[in-house]
Amino acid sequence: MRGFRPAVVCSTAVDSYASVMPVRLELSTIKGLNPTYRTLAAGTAVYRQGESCSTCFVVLSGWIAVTTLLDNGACQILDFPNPGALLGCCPSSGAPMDHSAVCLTTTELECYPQQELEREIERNPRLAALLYRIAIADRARAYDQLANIGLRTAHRRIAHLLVQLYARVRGHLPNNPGELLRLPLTHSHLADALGLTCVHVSRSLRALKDKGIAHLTNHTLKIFDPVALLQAAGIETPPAETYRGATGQEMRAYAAVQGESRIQP
Amino acid sequence: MRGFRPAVVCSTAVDSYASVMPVRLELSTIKGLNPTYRTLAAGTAVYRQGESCSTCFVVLSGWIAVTTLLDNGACQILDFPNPGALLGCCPSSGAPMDHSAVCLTTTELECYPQQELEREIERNPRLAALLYRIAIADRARAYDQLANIGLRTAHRRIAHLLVQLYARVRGHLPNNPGELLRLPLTHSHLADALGLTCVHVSRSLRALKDKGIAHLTNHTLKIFDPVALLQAAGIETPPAETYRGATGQEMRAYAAVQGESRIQP
DNA sequence: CGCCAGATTGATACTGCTCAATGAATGTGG
DNA sequence: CCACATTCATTGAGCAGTATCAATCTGGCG
Repeated sequence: MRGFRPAVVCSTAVDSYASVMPVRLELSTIKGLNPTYRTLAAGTAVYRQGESCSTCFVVLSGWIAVTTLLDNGACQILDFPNPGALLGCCPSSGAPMDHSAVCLTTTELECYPQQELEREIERNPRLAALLYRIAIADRARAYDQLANIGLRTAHRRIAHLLVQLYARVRGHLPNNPGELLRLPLTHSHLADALGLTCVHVSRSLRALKDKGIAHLTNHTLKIFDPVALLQAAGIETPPAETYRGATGQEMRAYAAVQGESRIQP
Repeated sequence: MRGFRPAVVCSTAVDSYASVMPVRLELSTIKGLNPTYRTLAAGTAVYRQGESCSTCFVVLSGWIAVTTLLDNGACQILDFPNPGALLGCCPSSGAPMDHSAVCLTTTELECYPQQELEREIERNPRLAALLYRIAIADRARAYDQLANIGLRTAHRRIAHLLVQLYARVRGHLPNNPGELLRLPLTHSHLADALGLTCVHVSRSLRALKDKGIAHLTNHTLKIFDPVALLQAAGIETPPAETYRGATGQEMRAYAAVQGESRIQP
């Protein structure tokens, strides 16, 4: 366990799923926008790192990977945006994108010219506020991934990703044994998302299977033992009802290691 | 090199610095907001994971770490927000924060009640658009970190982080030998940011020093050989002027490995 | 049927972690 | 001003977890 700090105890992991759940964007209900629609085949890019992108996309269906490439060709998958996600935004419009978006399956997209969207933002504060919330949610997922890769071992990373993908598609943590989930990802995709090699992903998945916890074949995830899977992911069983709200007692932050009092604004 | 994909070449790393540069938030120029000001000592938390936060903060000066803790107490530093950054936002207001913010030095903050800010967002679309851009920039930094941790070796990670911190403070990549930068971070902070142990950080820094590339002592980074440091970070020398704009030729995305054509919307 | 991408498995090497001890720097109280 | 505590940095030895390389297997598909 890297960076282990014995004095600190904290149990927010379960609830952190709240912050990782997708926010569904319904731009089509907003007047003044005239989206076009488009269906992309598996393997095509929605947009590419290094090229600028004058269109924003709302994912309607399908699986997409958001990726970056390094100079040496190594690839990191940054996110698997769910339906409802917004793609194609960059800090300054016109700048080359710092990441790519690639369809893993056939994908339906709603397309908005970026200019039109920006114009509408100025006019419609609710739209801007919504986009803001979406960006914050994206950030939360990125943070979650960061903690996953930075702190967990390979086995836990995989379990954690599987749990999260399940939760994001289904809207809740897995709890029924034998639950199935269609997951059109290869071992290499998982590896690229988790900073591992596909060989090691294969071994880790095999361990999960051998322990009777879960099995991923044929683009289908089967969860035999949800509790064990959550444990493997490093998540205590999640009595969501029992959640007591965080008191300063139970939840302490990095600060507790180094210093004191919380600001009372 | 994990996840190496021989067929793909791409050279956007340098330019990706653009997306990682801080966006400075100047809320104080907006009428209708009445900020209070506050100075926090090193070691205090601005807010804590698990607690809700009813205030947003703009960093005016000082160093801060944004962190998450896992159940086992392991800590991941998610970001070092620069002055001008916005802290204390979460997807749904009132929900417990999924991360903490901790002062590493004495820190000056501008404080806005969240309700007031939200009210003002509804009224002022430019504000909302600005917050949106800031959230996107936060996401870009998180993505960059993700690629750093997921794809690079320890030595490269450290070099990369040093370069990035330098660039974010100074506004440009290091280019003068002997350049100094005040960096009030311990080895443990670097380790927690990079998914390493402080022991290994120490060794990697020593290697940088022994090679005459850079040296971090006494909270001061001294860069002897900027070019070598960029190389160590996996960044080719950055003729920013020479940047040719990405053509489909030079910049190819993950898609290129799997499939074809880019969408032409 | 042959091809091909993906999955699996084994053997081996290496990166980075763990544990442990020591050193340096800083601060604290008497 | 000194003795002591505390935190941070450094170094060594040994080990665990992952990567790498290579070979084989599998299933889908033209």
